[in-house]
Amino acid sequence: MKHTLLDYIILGLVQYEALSGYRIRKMFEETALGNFSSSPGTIYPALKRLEKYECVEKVLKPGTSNAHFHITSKGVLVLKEWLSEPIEREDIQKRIHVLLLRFSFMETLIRKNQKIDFLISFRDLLKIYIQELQDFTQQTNDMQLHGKLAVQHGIDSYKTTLKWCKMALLQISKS
Amino acid sequence: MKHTLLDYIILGLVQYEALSGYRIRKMFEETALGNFSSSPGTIYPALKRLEKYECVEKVLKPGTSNAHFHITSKGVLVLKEWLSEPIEREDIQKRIHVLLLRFSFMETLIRKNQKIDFLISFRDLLKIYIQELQDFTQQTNDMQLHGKLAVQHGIDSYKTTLKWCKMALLQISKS
DNA sequence: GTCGACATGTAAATTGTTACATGATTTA
DNA sequence: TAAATCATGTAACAATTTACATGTCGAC
Repeated sequence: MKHTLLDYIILGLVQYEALSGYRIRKMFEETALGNFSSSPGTIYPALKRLEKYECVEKVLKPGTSNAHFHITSKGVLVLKEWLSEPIEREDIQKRIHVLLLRFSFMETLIRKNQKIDFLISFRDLLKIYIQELQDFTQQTNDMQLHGKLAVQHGIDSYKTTLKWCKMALLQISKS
Repeated sequence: MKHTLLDYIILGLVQYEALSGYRIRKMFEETALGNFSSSPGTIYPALKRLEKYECVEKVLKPGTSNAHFHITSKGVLVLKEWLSEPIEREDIQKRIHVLLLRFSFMETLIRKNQKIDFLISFRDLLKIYIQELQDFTQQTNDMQLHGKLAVQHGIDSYKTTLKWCKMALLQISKS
């Protein structure tokens, strides 16, 4: 029973408020959520999958064919497990947006201490990765202007996330 | 004959130097390229696809089963077309990393004027989107700490890209 | 002479996208 | 009453991932 990123995002969204498939779609359409398509062919099959795995429960509104989806206790467990996964170097290099997504779903499901550990780990891995990127650019001379600029954007972005990490650490600590 | 992002990235990589499937895989493994998997099952079928569409040519090294892939004139055309696509609001919201990727492949294939147009359009759309994000956060009060922090990270990131855009515009202009 | 890196591929399963299809309700 | 929005779904297709499978070459 392995879940896709889409499954986790949907669980993250329905964790407080039961939502209809339609409202979930709208959230995918309007926000930057996971760069998934908001088409019905994406969301409804995912909801069906989650229902099959007993992670959400479909509650019909009497009379209509409308329904909204509640998270189940098993769904909470699955979500919590995902949120608790340790951060790896690969997450920094290739899936940094997923880390931010995970953080945004931690509000009440994760204890304060664990949130702080997450941010510390995030911060430290960012520092290492930024250093590596900077070392790399100094070693290599054969890059053209566009390559250099693209790498510079990477470094700038990671530095921004590092700053954010430190800020978030302060905010969470004093919460 | 529609191409996937993966196709375009491969074309972008082989545009100057002919590469073997293996080296392409290594590039995907070592860099943040497109968050695609670097497994053979991803790269080799894509190369086959590109070969079928006559966008790359497979050149065998005599004696061995090793080969490297050259871009064809049709491949250059296809790549150029992709690089020339206008930027849409959705690209900013959902696929900003693709815009950076496109920029990094523009080195020699795109004329200076067109590069500048690209960056100006990028910059202006970023400005609009950042404003929208800021308006949104001021309107909504019902966000919890984690939601607020996540949105703040989004704003910080877009602002960093905006700054980078202006810097790149200067660099390209004086090149 | 074995381990790791180089090197290329296929098959099955899953997933996500596009396009189609339908109907209720609200608003101009 | 027509259009837009709310609302849910399916089917065909294309794509990616995972796992399997094989073989060479150089270094230690």
